[in-house]
This record gives sequence, C-alpha cells and structure tokens, in this order.
Amino acid sequence: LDSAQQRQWRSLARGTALLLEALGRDLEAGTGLSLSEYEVLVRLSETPDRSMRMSSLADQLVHSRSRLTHTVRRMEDQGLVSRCSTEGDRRGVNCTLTDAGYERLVAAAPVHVASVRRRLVDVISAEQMAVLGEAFEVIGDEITADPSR
Amino acid sequence: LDSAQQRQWRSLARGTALLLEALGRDLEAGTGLSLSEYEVLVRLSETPDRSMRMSSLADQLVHSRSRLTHTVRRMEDQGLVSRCSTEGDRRGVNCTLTDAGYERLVAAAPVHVASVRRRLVDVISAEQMAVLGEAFEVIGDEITADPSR
DNA sequence: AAAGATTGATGCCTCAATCTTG
DNA sequence: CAAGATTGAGGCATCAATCTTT
Repeated sequence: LDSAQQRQWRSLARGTALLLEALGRDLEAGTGLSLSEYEVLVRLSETPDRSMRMSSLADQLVHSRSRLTHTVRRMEDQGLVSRCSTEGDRRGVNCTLTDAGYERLVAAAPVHVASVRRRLVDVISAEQMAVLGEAFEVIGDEITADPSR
Repeated sequence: LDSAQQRQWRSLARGTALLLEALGRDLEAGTGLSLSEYEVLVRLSETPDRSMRMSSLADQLVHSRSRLTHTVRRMEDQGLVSRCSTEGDRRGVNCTLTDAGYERLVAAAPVHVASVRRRLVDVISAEQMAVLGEAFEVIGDEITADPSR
C-alpha cells in the first residue's frame, strides 16, 4: 500500500466504524431496536406474506445461522416475530412478522431513515454516494464469491 | 431516500459488513490477532517511544475507554503490551509495546496488508478508492464533530 | 452423509458504577 | 466536581457440537 492508499484505507476504516456506531446509537435511542433486529423486520416486511425461512434470512443479512437463531429467539420473546416449521420440508423453519412487529417497524423506519440521511446521504455528494454504492457492491460480491470466504 | 439512494445504501451496508468480517477472519486465521488488537499494536508502533496514553489510544481507535481497557488487559496477559502510570499526571496510564508485541506486529503486518489488497484495493479502481477515502473522511469528521455523537 | 436449524460455552462489547488524582 | 482509567454485570456474537429431517 502506498501512502495515498494507506490514508484512504484509514479514513475508510475509521469512517465505517463511526458510521455503524452512530446509526446503531440513533436507532437504539429512538426506537429501542438494535440494527440487527431492525434489519430482520425490514426483510420480513418486504415479502408478500411477511415471512421467510431462517436460512434465507441469514443469507440476506450476512449473519451466521447461529447468530440469526439467537436474534430471532430474542425477538420472539418480545413478540416481534413468530416461528413455525415450513410446509413440505420439515427441516425448515419459517419466521413470520407479527402485527406488533410490523407496528414497531413502521414506527422505527422514519427514525432510521432520518439517521441515514443525517450521517451519510446529506454529508456527501450524490456523485460520491453513487461511487460508494458501486464500489461496495463489487467488494461484497467479491467476498461472497470467494470460496474461502 | 429515493430508490437509487436505497440501493446504494444497501450495497454500502452489506459491503462494509462483509469487508470487516473478511478482514477480521483473514487476520485471525493468519496471525491469531483480532482487528482491535492489531490496531492497538499499529498505533503504538508509530510513536517514537512505542507508547501512548490510554485515552489517546482510545480516541485514535474510536473505542470507548472501557473497551480499550479490556482489550489492553487481555493483550497485557499475552505479553504484547505493558502499562505504567504516566509521569507528571498520575491519573494517566501509559501503554507500551513490548518487544514481543513488536515482533508479533512485524509478523502480522504483511498478512493484513495482503488481505486489504485482496479484499479492497485490488477489487476497485484507484479512482473509486480515492472517492471512498474522501467520502469517509467527511462522514467520520461529521460524526465526531456532532455534539450528540 | 448433507441440509436446516438450534444449543451452550466462551469471548468481546456496552453500560453504569467506582476509584483515584487534579 | 472534572478527568483518566478501571471494574463487573449483562448482552450479543462466534464457534463447535448436536439434533432432526432429507
């Protein structure tokens, strides 16, 4: 890494750490939800029947199956989601958004969006934002494509 | 957020999560060090006397003082650093890189640099990398400047 | 044996409380 | 009381082991 790359890499490392922390704090303070929980709610809300298999959910969120199980277990205790085994393949488990979970998401979404604007979108130019989107798409694809992961 | 912004934000969120995870895994697998530990070693190695106050270290790393204390405590158990109270202000604590810690860093650095290249620098263009650096510098500055943090 | 999911142990992070020095 | 740092408790993530179904 040359000195320019080194500076860029440090800014990136610092910036992403701060951004994640700030978004997590904003959400937690405004809604009582963690980022992980919020993301689960979002994904479930985007399906026609507001439910999804645990394995699909884990893949979309880039969480390990174990991590997702723990998170969903806690969310189930809070009444935000419910689980039942899937039809057809009895190995699978379906995770479904409850009405209470949906209400919670509806209340939380504007808080989170405002936070993303304030911390990210409003801070950089639209051109920069476009480059970030493209670059991280490639970065993510490269990592997921990697057999050694 | 319009639909373009939404896509960009999702790519960014997913990409940063995957990148952090991959870099952590690469480092852990190749050196036995966590990213947090590695960063502590790096910062200490960059000072003339290979030592730094706990509070300065915490600020540079964007870690809470508490988190840094725990991390340094574990590193001290491994013999990578040592602590002693500072001259002049007896409230302060100086954290110093041991010879063993320095050796460990020297061995780990090439592994980490190769990982950063493979996962990030070699995957996007120099222009994209430059934009990432600038953008995240602004993002980070904005968050640290925020009184409500 | 492989896929889907869960469990429990361990480790790290966060938060609030505490201690010491200025 | 404020600043620097530490402590312990509780929460979440990770890892390996386990269970069930295919």
